[in-house]
Formats: sequence, structure tokens, C-alpha cells
Amino acid sequence: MRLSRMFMPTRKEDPADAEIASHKLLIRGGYVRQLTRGIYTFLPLGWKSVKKIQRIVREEMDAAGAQEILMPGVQPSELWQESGRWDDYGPELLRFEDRKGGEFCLGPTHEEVITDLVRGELNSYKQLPLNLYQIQTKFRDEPRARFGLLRGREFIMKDAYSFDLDEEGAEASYEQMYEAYGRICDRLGFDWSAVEADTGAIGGEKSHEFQVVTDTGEDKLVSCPDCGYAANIEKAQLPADGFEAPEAGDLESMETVETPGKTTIGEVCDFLGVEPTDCVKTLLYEVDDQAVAVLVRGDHAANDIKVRDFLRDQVGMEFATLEMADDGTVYDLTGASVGYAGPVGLDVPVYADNAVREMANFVVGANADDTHRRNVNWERDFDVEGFADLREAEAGDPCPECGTALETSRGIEVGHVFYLGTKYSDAMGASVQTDEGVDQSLIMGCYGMGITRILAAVAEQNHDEHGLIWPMPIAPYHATVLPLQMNSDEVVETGEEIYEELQEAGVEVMIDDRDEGVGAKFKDADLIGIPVRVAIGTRGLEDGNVELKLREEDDDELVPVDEVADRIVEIVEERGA
RNA sequence: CGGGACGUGGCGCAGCAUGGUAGCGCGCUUGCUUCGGGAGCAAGAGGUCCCCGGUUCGAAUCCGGGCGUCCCGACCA
Repeated sequence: MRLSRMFMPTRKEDPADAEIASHKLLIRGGYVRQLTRGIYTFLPLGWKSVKKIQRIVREEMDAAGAQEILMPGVQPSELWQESGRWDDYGPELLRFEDRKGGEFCLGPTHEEVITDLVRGELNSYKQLPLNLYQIQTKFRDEPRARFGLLRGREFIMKDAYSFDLDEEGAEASYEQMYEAYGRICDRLGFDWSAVEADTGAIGGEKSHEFQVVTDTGEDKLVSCPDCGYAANIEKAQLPADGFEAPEAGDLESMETVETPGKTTIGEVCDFLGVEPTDCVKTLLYEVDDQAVAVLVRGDHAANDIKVRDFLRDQVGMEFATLEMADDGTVYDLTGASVGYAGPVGLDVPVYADNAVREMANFVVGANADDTHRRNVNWERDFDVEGFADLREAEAGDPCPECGTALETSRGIEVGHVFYLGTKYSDAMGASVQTDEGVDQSLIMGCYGMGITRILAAVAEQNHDEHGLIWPMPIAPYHATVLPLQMNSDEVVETGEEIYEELQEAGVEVMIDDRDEGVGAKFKDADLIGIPVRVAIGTRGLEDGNVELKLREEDDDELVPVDEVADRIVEIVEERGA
């Protein structure tokens, strides 16, 4: 490709809207442009890389026995009514009507469509197992799109769906996808980790996320350096046993203290001269139209997902939404502003994290403005309906598998595999006959991978202060040829020769034949991050040399003109283009 | 949805407090020069100052109401 003809609008300055490196560089490098919030156009360079990501994903999916199809982006509400998600999915599902008043949505995921498809076409166990996938544009009306391609509203996703007759088969399908995802992450050059995860709106029985490890990731992860346990912090369990209730004799008498304007744990601790570990936070949740209180130690954070699961599975509550109570509700419940809630005398069910079980003589809010209580003790001063693991894991907590201190990191979720079970097949009546002639619901798995998010994740993990540094397999071009002085016939001709030679050798190559200064050419080459660069200048040509440089390395190398193409072919092959 | 910021040529910004008919850098066009890390000189083109309404002789600037984008949080995969 000739840069003189290429649509590659690079920018010298960072865009005002971008915050993180991948977003800034993909815009500056002319890879993408934003159309509106969370919706992007892919320019030639960006689209080339996206297609390369797709190719890798296709190869691994095909190799794992999955078959590619393409489902519609627009889906009728009837299917979503059947699965129950028309009501459950919430405002993230973009709904609209057609001219006849029929209700539709833009597909955020395709469980309903695929289940509808297979229930009509699969009749016999002999047709199983089956795994179908597609690479498709999804739309989720995210409440907060951000970070460029990392959290868009419209994005390209690969989603696969497996159908099996029994659990062993479904486990095997899950395992195959899990392995394939690992291979994809390896080929993309990621530093990655597969972690246990919550299943969220997709539902199902178990799931793993494939996380690209980077400080700018949105997800918090915990991992065990010893046994390899790794989980999203939303999911990370903590040991449930070993919490000793305090001795009755150690309890001191409760007192009320003035704490004017002290609404946070930090402020209360400074004011009263106590530690956060001596305090208990009282968190009020609205569960549909009921309220519950959750207690956690002052230095701990509640894990809303654990709270949700606990209330559903252990307490047996049924509800659609669980959220933190707003300021007004807190006032109605406690008679005080936010910051002074406490369990003593509170007229809502109180649940507590396990860590609270072994606390004694702690500090809580007094349900009155500017007031706290000290030397409060559970059971004596208020009732706890139940203790459970309700808090977020943090660094240093014991690994649930082996007890070693956990470490924390951050990640970008690029893939998620779910063992769905029969959630959708039961709801939508997708079954086959077994060899005994009885109907059996299909056991499903679904497997998502964010293609366009991967582009951003690779950029996030591979850049420096000058620009992007693509791994060879997804670089839009393998090599770029820079004739440095366009007024030198020898430079231009040598550049053209090398360019042609590389093209003939099958290298995807660009030539910067623009009438630009040498500085502009180098800067753009660094910015767009092409792995191999060959610079042709009058200086090197005096000795018959050109300069070969890898984007990921600091130094260049003088190479004789007639050897450089072979060298580049070699480099490109080595790096798995 | 709660909190905050911003909206001015293609891009990045100044101007707004104290109203007087829009400016800078980059980019773009033309010419000449230049040619090893975003070249120099000269001459140009390009703007509904987000939108609607109000105040005023006069609004980018003041007031009211919208819309949009970004950030933090909530939410979500």
C-alpha cells in the first residue's frame, strides 16, 4: 500500500476525548473514529487488524469443531419473552418497533435466536454434539460507554453456542472452548489469565473469563501465587469457617458519642481514635421495594454479587433488582443522613459478613445525625439474621483453595465462557430424543469473545510513548518502507525496488511515498506501530546499505540493499504472521 | 441515574469575569526554497462561536431551557 494513496488520518496531538493509551493511540494512528458515544468507525488500518483478529479466532474455532453461521442483528421480542429476558435484561437492551408496531431489539447476545434455530432443526441425540458460532455486531446500550473500544455500545463479538445431550458432553464442549480461548490469547500475544467469574445477565452454572492483565483494566482480579486459583473479585470466595464469636465476658457497655460531621469510616476513626477494623459499616440495600442491611467491617467492601446470591439462595428472597438505597431512603429507614446508619434499633433485617462475627465492642452509626455508638456488640445489642461471606476479597486474604495470601491485579475481559445448562433450552423447549426415545433438554454452553475489544486490549498492552507496537499476527501491515529523501532518485528507486520485492515475497508492506519530511515519516511509522521498518536514505546508500529496525527494539541495523527483503521475510515468518 | 467538567474553522485550544461583530498553534491550498526525527519563507482558503428562547442599540460573552461529549460513581460483560 502506498501511503500517498492511503486513507490514514494520523494526528499529532491527543484527542480531547480520550483518556487511556489504547484509545488515544487508535485515534491518533488513524485506526478508528468515534461516531457517537460508544460507536466507532473502523478506518483501513483498524479494519485490517480487526480482520486479522477475526481470522485467528475463526481458525481456532474451526479447529475446535465449531461451525460458523451468521444470525440477524435485529431480533423479535417474542423470543425474549419466551426466555424471560424481555423483562429481565433492562434498559441495556435497545428496543424499538417496526412500522407495524411489532417489538424488536438490537441483539446484545444471541442465546434466544440460536435456541430457536436449533429447537426447530435438532430432533435426535445423533445430531449432537453441535457447536455453532458467529462473528457479529452486537449492541448493548451501556449506561456508561468509555475507554474507546474497550467498552463500546456497538461492538463486534464472536459468540459460540454448544449443544450436548448430557453433562459429560457439555463439560467436554466447555473444556474445548476453554482450550481454544487459551490458544487464541497466546496467538494474540496477550499476557492473560483465565479466572472464575460471575455469570451475570447470561445466567448459567459456571463461567470463566479470559482476562488480559493490565493496570488500566476495568476488572479487579485475585490470584493465588501458590496453587493457581484465579477469580474475578466479584466471584472470589473467602473461607467460611474459623470465625470465633467473642467471649461474653469481654463485652463492654454500649455508649453514644457525638461525631459532628464525621460521615466516613476514615473521619470517624480519626475523630474517635480507633481503627477501621474496630468499626462496622451498615450498608442499606433496596431489594425491589424491601430494605435489608448488610454489615461489613470498616476496612472491608461489600460484594454486591455475593449479597445478591446470598439473599436469593440462602435467605430465599425473590427479587428483580438489588441496589444501594439512595439518600432519601436511608433517611427514611434510619432517621439520619447517610453516614450515620447503624444496626442498633434498625427496623430491617440485618445480615453480616463473616468477619463481623468475631468482632466485639465496635463502632457503628447511631441512626441519628452527628452521632455514633461505641462498644456495640451483635446479639447483645441487635439481632443478626445471618452471617455469610459477603465482602470483597482483597490482597492478602487467604486463597479459598489453599490458604496462601491472594494477590490482586486488574484485567480487560476479552472472553467469557459459560456453562449454561438448560436455562434456555428449558425455557424455549429445545430438546432431542435420546436413544431410549425420551425427550431430553439440550445442555448448552455459550462462549463470547470481544473482537473489537481485543484490538484495544492489544494496543493497551503493546505501546510506548511514541505509539503502538503491534505483534506481527495482528499488525495491519508487516513492514513499512520509508524512502527518506523523495528528491533523490536513488532513494526513491531503491525504496520502490524493496517494496516490490517484499510484495512479491508475500509480505504485507506499505511504502511511505508521501512528499513529507523525514521526521514526519518516522513519527507516523512509530505511531501506527508497524513491526518492521526499513529506512532508505542517501547516507546509507553511499555504502549500499539501508536501515532495518524493529518497532519493539531500540536500535536499528545497517543491511545491504540486496539482502534486506530476505531478512524481512525471515523476520515476518519467525513472528508468526 | 447521582456528582463534576467541557462544547469556538478539520484537530488542539485562547477569548467569556468587565457585552462592541472572532483569534492562536497544527492541518489544508498555491508558489519558491528545503530534504536523516512532525522543514523555512510568502500569499491564501476555511467559522450556524452546540441548539432554542430571553435581556440589550448590540450577545461567543449575561439569563433561562434543551442537546451532545468526556471524567468519577452507580450499573454491566
